[in-house]
Amino acid sequence: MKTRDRIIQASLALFNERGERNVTTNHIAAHLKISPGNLYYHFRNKTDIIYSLFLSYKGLVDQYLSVPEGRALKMEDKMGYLEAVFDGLWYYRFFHRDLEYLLDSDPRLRKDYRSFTLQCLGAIKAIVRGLEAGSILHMRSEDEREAVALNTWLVVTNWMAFLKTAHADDDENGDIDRQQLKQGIYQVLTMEMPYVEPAYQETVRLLREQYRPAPVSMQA
Amino acid sequence: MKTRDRIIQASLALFNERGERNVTTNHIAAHLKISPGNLYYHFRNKTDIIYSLFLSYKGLVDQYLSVPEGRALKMEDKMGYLEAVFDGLWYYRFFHRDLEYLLDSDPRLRKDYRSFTLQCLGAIKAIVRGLEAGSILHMRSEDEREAVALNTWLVVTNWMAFLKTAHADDDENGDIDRQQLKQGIYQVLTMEMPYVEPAYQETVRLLREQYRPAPVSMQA
DNA sequence: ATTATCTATAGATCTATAGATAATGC
DNA sequence: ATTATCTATAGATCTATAGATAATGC
Repeated sequence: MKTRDRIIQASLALFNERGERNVTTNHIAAHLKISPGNLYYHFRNKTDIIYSLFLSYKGLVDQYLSVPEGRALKMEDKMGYLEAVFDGLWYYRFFHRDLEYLLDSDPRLRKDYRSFTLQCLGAIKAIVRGLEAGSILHMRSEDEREAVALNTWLVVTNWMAFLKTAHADDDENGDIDRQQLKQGIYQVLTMEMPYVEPAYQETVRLLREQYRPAPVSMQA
Repeated sequence: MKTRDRIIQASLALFNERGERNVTTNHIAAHLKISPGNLYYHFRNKTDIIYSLFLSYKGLVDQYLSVPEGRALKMEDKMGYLEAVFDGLWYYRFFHRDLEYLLDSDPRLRKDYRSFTLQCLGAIKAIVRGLEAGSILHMRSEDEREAVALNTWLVVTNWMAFLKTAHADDDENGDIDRQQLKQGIYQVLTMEMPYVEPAYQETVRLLREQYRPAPVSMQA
């Protein structure tokens, strides 16, 4: 593999594992057993590496959020989207963790991330419309569609942060795994439940059960 | 004012304004025109200052999230809670921004924040029950109550982050104001709308209108 | 010739403390 | 006497670059 790609891949691994804030260019170079000078030959700075990771992330999401034109969506489609989105979040999990700082320190990223968000919201709305066409969901107004899409986005993008801060930390650290992350799907389906057509309520309820989170213990 | 209190107050102001990550003990001391040595006389380190700010934050929230026992809640109560909670979020807005890092670097804070979260979730559920007693909300099961409380928490605590990353940055920076933050109330009310008893739907709809967000422009 | 890599280092911080001095309260 | 404050600084990083050297591709 090319050094440039190795830098990207190692950065992602280290960022995910330790948090972007705790990983310096020195750490990345040391981890790859290359010199800091070499790293700076390939990237101007850490911000550049992060921007490059964002582009991959965006590419991944763009790819699986594409909504088929002109056909209704089935419940399988919906579940496919949810699984894919949470996989993407997991794979680039460092990103949302330090999002605000990252955007503040790179205007280019700020701009691109903003349009990425709007694009995702648009895709979510398109999916909702597709499910309406498939008689699975029913929205009473465009306002409602808009608000539900936004709340879905909020739950999806922040479920991980919630887990990390609130989940039972039996093992004394706040680490969570990919499986726990997917319990966010339960949360999303619950939020959308009131808009599910009666004929599909039972189906959704059963699907949702597969993601039911373990109860958060109250003794803290 | 005592130096110790001045340090706390200046730290809060600087953290909120520039982000905790961008504020060092040197900055705080310089801002107060005291020596770094003096700051370290009052606090062992930055983590200690942050913990102390957390305690104030928690105190504030505890105070206004207390739910009156044994009486039903009215819609005014509900709006009071929402206004108060968003005020608290605004006042300590640095906190949620870097939450994950803060919890990772201070086990004591991690532990206390976790029980704080559970306590807040409990309070939200108690409020929901109070509103059910007041015939304003209706929940079909304890599961549903639990899930709605959690989604409310997610929207409330992450609305600010969403605004900062997605809001139109006309002025080229991502700064938002207290008024914009309160548009989160619109989002919360929308999410709970399906559970509002028919007799109150119109009331809630009208209240909600007062917080309607300016449309997020799509041209990015 | 061009591309990739390393060595070495300047310059900028930041944290946290030791030790001296000033201010305050019995 | 005790509490509060300052000066000065050691020690630890981190970023980013200059300049030398090695590897690669026509």
